[in-house]
Amino acid sequence: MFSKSCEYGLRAIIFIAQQTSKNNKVSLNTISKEIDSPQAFTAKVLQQLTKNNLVKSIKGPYGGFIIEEEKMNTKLSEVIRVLDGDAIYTGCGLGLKQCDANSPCPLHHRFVEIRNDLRNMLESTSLQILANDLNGDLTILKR
Amino acid sequence: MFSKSCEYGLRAIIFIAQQTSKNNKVSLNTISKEIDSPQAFTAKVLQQLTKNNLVKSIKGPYGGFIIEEEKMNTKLSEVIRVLDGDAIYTGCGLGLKQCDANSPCPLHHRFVEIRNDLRNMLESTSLQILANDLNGDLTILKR
DNA sequence: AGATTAAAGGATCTTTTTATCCTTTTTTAA
DNA sequence: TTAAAAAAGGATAAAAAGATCCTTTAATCT
Repeated sequence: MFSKSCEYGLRAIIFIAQQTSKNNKVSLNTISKEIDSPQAFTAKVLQQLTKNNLVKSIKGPYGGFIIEEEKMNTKLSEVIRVLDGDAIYTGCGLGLKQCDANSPCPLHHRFVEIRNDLRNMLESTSLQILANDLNGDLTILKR
Repeated sequence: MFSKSCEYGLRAIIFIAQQTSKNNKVSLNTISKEIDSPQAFTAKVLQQLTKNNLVKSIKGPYGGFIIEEEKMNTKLSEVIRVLDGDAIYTGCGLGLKQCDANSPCPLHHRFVEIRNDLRNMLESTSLQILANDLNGDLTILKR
């Protein structure tokens, strides 16, 4: 479904969101341990999230990553768009370059329906919400 | 969503199904032209489908591929399972090795719902149905 | 100022996926 | 019974994704 980059990125940003909600700043080292991901690779992913302004990075001792207040409202759809592009929202299930209601692939109509559900779900799920679930021990990020 | 192998495989098998429904046998050459896919690569994919008995191959002059009567009822879910495995039905959206209702990742509950819809759709869509749509010019396999 | 800490960035390596090429096997028809 | 056609199979190549290593930059504390 999602690339490894995207999986790590989602886990990382959700973890940072949770920690931010508890007023903690977290280092790459901590992140990769807590979400069980390869550290150097996760660093690259975090760089992308930083460049795209979804997380804020702080260099030097006592540095790390946080999410700024207003960015806690970021939707998963946005994180995924940054890391995997929007093929998942727009691409044809059978890989046709052009495929739409006018000239649909055999799966098109069945597909758009499910994809819309997916998109709606991702567009209505914010980091804030997921951080709360995590804080309430309703979910886990590891294993 | 699906691998290239799977995309080509789905397009190919749907095309073969359509041709079979019109009593035509089709060669690899024709298939790769009609679905616009790399021929040698498509050959490998067709070999997998043949080994798994979803299509029947016939060697020699006037050879090619057909789908046997009873296999026209094959569901897309089965084709995908053969080519991509069942990660798409069972894997965790965030890539956790273990993720279920007991210890769910932050996306788990939202995800299973959509994935069930996807699975239901794929399990209820047969080659026969798609071949009919194609015959009625309701859909296309190229472009 | 100097030492230390942590992220950023560049280069490189590994694995997997995608793709091609060439030989072998099977079948058909002249 | 030989030539041709078409799928099967093996080997290899190219591209993309995943992962690691090392150097540079920025910030902090003593």
